[in-house]
Amino acid sequence: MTDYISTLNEPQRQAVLHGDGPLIIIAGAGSGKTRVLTYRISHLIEKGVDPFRILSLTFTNKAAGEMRHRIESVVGTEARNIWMGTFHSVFAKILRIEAKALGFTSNFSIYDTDDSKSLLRSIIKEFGLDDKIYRANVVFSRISGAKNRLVGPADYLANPLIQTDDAAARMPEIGRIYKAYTMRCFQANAMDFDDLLFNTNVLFRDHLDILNKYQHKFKHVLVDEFQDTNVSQYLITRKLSAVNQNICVVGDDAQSIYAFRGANIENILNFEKDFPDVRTIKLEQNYRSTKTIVNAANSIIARNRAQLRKSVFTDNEDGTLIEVIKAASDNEEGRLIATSLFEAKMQDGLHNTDFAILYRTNAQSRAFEEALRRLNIKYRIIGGLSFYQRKEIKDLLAYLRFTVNQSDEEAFKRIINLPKRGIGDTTVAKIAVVASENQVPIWEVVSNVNKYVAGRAGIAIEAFADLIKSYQLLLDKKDAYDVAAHVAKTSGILKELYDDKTVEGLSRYENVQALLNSIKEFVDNPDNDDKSLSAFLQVVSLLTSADEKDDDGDNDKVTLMTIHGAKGLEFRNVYIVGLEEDLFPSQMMLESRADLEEERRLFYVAITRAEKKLTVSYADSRYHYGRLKVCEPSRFLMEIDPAFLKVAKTRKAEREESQELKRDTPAGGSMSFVRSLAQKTAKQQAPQPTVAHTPSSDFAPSDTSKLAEGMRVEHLKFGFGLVQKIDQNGNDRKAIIKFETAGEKTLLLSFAKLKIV
DNA sequence: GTGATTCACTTTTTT
DNA sequence: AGTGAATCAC
Repeated sequence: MTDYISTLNEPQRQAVLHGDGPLIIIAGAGSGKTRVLTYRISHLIEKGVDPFRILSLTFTNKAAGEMRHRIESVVGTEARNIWMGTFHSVFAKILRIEAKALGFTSNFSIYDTDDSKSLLRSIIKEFGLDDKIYRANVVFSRISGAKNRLVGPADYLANPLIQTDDAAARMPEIGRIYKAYTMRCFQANAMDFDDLLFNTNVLFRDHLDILNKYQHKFKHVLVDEFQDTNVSQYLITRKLSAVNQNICVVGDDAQSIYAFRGANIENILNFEKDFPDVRTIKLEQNYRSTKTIVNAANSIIARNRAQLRKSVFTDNEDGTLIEVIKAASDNEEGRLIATSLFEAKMQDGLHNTDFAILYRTNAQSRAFEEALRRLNIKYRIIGGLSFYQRKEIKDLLAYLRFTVNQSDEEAFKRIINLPKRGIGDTTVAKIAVVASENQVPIWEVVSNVNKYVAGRAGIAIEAFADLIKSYQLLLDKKDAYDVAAHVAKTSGILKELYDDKTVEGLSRYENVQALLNSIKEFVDNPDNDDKSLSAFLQVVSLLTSADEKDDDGDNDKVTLMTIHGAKGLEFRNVYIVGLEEDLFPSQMMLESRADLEEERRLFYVAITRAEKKLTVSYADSRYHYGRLKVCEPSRFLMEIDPAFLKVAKTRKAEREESQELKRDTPAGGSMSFVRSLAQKTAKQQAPQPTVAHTPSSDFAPSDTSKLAEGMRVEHLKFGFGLVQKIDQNGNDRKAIIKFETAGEKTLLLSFAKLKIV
């Protein structure tokens, strides 16, 4: 029964067997954290704790599902009864039950980020503020940040520090906007993502009876990825476990990568203050990766000033060196990685699932997709534009949301004239004015148009109102799928897509069908006791692209995703690509030192995903906003101890090197490729006569129709090229040029950006 | 009120 | 490059 415990090492065993009382587990990368957590929960259940009384909070829906699955394989179907999910999904559920206490109804809408920003834009416009200064993005992140620190609108306005801060940023009205935003969300019976946590805090603060109920309900509270929780989340868990004191948090400060979203490593310190008799267990042995990978990762994180709380080590084999690949362009980077992947697959007999390609931003995936497709290697992209963010999906969901909740202003704005039914901005504005003059909700005006407005506009509105009313009648009789299918058919959006015979139109049509299928699945799933449309909407609002499963049946695929998305995962071979300054570390992060440390932790996370082999790559140039840009290798490359690196050269570089080796003594071997590259190239190029006719600037446009001597050119796509040369001072210089083919001659036309390497 | 065209902005990561 | 907002012609 409990034989699984014998497979654990000592600290792991102690963490699993720890009885009552607060526990903090500092778990290094690859130290078997998930195993400990699942075994601990299994153990609790075996000892007789009712699964209904265990609350386990994870960072993603996927992680929750996986953990539930693993616990189920130990203790059986009882595992289904555990309260397990993300903070957002669990507390959305509780808020749904307790909505009345806060003045909401249980069918409240959940605004996604687009809804929030759209509402903010409206408010900014209504306030007559300049939307160039008050950018919805910025305002949103300020408000979000405030909410995550539990600063409500009143506190926000009353806080002199915040006010001077906003004034300094020339946005003194943010507090007023925040207040209006909160009001409008309330009137719309809607909560945004941050509200789900903020309002839970309010609920527990103002309704002690409710708090008490849940405090006693949950005998054990467990939190995974504790380093990524924000203050708002921490306070919820602290309150919930205040009575039983059975709180177990698992985290790794070295893997904290969500500070930008309000995550607070301080939570770990606060935890020790708030629970003085806490027991701390450190898991430091890595079972995942080779020594090379573990040590390289350690050498990176050691550069951060933030105090290390542990030392991760491994007894695994040394493993192969980290390969460095240099490419001329992002497209070549794609090809080189795809080729390398293909060769590794053949040589070592691996599957596609053994590989992951990790990048800093979603936009980087393109080159790898193309290259993998060309080699017929199946891949799956995690992240990026989520299925649920597609227009056609949001449109149908908006219909469903509005059917369930007629106060939902954002859903209303989306569907009132979709498909076109002759209700333009003017009419909508008129309705809004009438509603506010009469102090009634918009739906009151829309559903009784005749009472409020006369004239032609009324007819179209009335048709719309009748449509929605007919949907509402279905809500109590039909399940989510039947309502949704009916809405899709009769609202006209399915028909509009069906009539669109373009490729995109077809795929949109299929997407809507896919959404309907997923609603069907939701309804057919015996685990869901509430099959109402309202229940479905609550779940679907909190799904992300990471939760999508691919349905083509073939599971042997290479994984492409951002490093953030890779948290908690592991792969045999990992490629970390796009290691260029300004990209990774991200330019935005270079401004403050603390944030650079977060980027470094991100790199640490990326490295520690690899089990056997790690490859890193960078390109000399890449497309950026549709423009070609010269890139420099990332400082992170130079931060890896060169002893761990092996440099893979382009064929050209290999040829050059072999010639050089005939003359040169092999001084540093493969040491520090990046640093020595410039000098090496300089050595080769120096003997050649330097071009004299461009004295002031190395790449000044000249009237010559040929490339100057001493310039190496890499042809890129679309008539662009990367030119490299060594200037008089021995510096390696690069520039993007544009070629135009005139007859047989290639003309040097213009120069883009110029940078010294 | 609708559709076409131009303009401006984006790009860090995600619940 | 690609999107969404703003502006203009009908």
